[in-house]
Amino acid sequence: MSKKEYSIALLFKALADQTRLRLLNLIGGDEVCVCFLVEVLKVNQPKISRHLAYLRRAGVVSARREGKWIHYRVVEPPDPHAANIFREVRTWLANEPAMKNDRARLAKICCAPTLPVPLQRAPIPASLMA
Amino acid sequence: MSKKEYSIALLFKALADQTRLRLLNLIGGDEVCVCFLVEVLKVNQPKISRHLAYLRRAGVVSARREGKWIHYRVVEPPDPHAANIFREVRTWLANEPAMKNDRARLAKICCAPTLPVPLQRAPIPASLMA
DNA sequence: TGCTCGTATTCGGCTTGACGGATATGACTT
DNA sequence: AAGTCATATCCGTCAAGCCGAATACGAGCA
Repeated sequence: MSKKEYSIALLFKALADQTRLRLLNLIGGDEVCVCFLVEVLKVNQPKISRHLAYLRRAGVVSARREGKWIHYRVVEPPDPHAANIFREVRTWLANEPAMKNDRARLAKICCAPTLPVPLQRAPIPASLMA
Repeated sequence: MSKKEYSIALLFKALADQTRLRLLNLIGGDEVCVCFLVEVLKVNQPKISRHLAYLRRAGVVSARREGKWIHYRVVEPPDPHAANIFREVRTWLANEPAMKNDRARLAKICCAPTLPVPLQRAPIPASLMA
């Protein structure tokens, strides 16, 4: 009934939102707990969760539960062309000043001597465990 | 008033539609008259025109008037990362069977001994002028 | 069992986008 | 000047997307 849509267009729909790009940039090559994403982006939690769900449905992130916390990581698309594009997008993001700033804030929050109150017992992303 | 949006997201919005991807694929490295796009994609003319306008506003195509006809061509984004992504998208499209089929239909229509009635005096894309 | 905490989903409103059909524009023709 | 042709834009409608607020879920803890 419904017209089949190219997977190409589906990928780009997933990438066509500022918040989702920020999330992909923050997660990066690591596995990051939702609570940090909420804290760093300073937007309300349902919004983060909805965009993560969108990315999940598009197949570009996956989630892993660990107790009460849920960790997300980026999944490279299986199609080689999609993977190329995806990598290029991520290096683009890596060089954007606003995105660098987001990552710096994540590092700062995780490595601070005292975590913000809501994150007191949250699991730190592996790559930031200096 | 409105929040500034990343140019990255804007590019992806332009690419996040099946009809627009088909148009980019058909135009390719050439300069193609709107009338052929309408004929090949077999969708009504206002729809084509609307999507071309969308692509124009996103800065990924440009238009040139020649008498009654208007020719479109693809414009590479100035940002190097955007340009890389854009090229990768186009080679991806170039390999998709459905997209190959579209291009084959364009070639067939242009090179046929007698053009379809609505295209009797239309200007053939340069690269197909065998 | 009930409570709390982290996360996901639902709800209702608003905005954007895609569509077909009708109409406008602008250039050539007669 | 009137007509025609190629293309663009407008109109009303409908679906999809984003949002904040409220609520549901699910795991650990009292």
